[in-house]
Amino acid sequence: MPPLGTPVQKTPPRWRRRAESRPDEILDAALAEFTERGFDAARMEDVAKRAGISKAGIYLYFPSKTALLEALIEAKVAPLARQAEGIAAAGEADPLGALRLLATAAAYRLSDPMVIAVPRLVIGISGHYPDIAHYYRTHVVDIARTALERLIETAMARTLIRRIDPAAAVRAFIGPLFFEAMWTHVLRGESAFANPEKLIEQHFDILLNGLELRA
Amino acid sequence: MPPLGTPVQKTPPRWRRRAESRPDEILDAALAEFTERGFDAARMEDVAKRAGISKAGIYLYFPSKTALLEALIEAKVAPLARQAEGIAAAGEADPLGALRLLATAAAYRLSDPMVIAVPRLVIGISGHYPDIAHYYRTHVVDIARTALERLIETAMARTLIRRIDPAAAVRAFIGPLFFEAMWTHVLRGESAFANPEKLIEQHFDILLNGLELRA
DNA sequence: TGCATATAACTGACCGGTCAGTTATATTGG
DNA sequence: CCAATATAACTGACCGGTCAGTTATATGCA
Repeated sequence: MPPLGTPVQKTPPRWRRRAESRPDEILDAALAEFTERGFDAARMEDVAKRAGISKAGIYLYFPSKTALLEALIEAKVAPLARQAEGIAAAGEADPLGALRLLATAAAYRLSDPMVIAVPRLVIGISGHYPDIAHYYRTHVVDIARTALERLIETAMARTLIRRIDPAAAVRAFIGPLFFEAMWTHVLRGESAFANPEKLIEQHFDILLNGLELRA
Repeated sequence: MPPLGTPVQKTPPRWRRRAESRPDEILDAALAEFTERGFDAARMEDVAKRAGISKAGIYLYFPSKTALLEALIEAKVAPLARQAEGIAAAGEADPLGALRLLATAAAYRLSDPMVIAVPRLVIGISGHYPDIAHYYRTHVVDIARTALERLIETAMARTLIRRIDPAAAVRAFIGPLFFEAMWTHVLRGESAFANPEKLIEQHFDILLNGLELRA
């Protein structure tokens, strides 16, 4: 014990209680690790280290590795689907404008490796974690797809676009962007996302006018 | 020991030498296991069991688990890319017809779970096996994409379609089909592949004419 | 034709290493 | 003081890959 008057050696605490901020930090770390190594290959130990916590600490907040992935979907991409829903709902007055806004937002999201990482993970593990695939479908894809479909139907009803199968229109709308995202992030091809405005312009040019020569 | 005259019980051999057929059988088993469980989660033991051989036996034909995946790409999807190349080359006389033929062939391929399984695997592991992703890109995607692009450029040169960025046209051509394949096989949505002819018809209607109202 | 020999094909048992999840213990801070 | 928060150490199970030894078949030879 130091004598009175001796300045107390202020060793900072080895750790702090930060129950509020931990979950988010863990999620960020998990996303980074899962992205770099893939879900199965990622190690909880590394997620923990990256989050500045011990492995057991993770289990204070998440019951399992798969729960971490579900939370990741909820935190990182489900909000985007709901945002798309919002854009669609607000765009009933100008469906074509809303569609273009939606595509632009999507292009920016899809160009972000941290966002595209999640669907990539889901694709990878859908075979042996069907629950995760189902969760992703109901919490993300179905929501976005429905909003988009409604918007397209509104545009048709107003005779802003031709009458065609809405599902086919959805494919034509989102498919090319999705494909480009996979090309960019999985195969590391030269990305058209480098210039999102141009990408969207080209996309809508084909989507609305088609490839055929006009008279 | 059986008395003389007793027919010798011909116990069938515990295994047979079948060096020619083994590799294919192993590949089929690997594809099935990888598809069901995912690449990382699949066990070589199970692949072996499914192929009717011992685990060590696999290593007589393939040096590693990843080599198995590469061989799978070469055997199951690279031929399809080369077939696409063939269709494209033979279709210089009628580019639009060739394009439609290509799309139809693609639709049938993509509807087959055993074919789509391979790109799905590649997407899943591209993060931590970049070599595999690169192999897939150079042996499959680049080949198909180049063939497709050339065909589109030919069509443009003959003024069969408008002049637009060929890369954008490729996205519009393949994206919707790719997206539908993922929707079908990963998320188990109701599949438009159930009726390939209708799918292609809708696809080309939008691709060639666009969504806009014609005058 | 049939026995001896060679070797390609195959297997069972094992090893080194990994990792998700648990437990016993320590620290923090109200 | 004690409940919430955190950790270090541990466990049990799993799995890719290896290897010494076994079995099926081809070949040589009388």
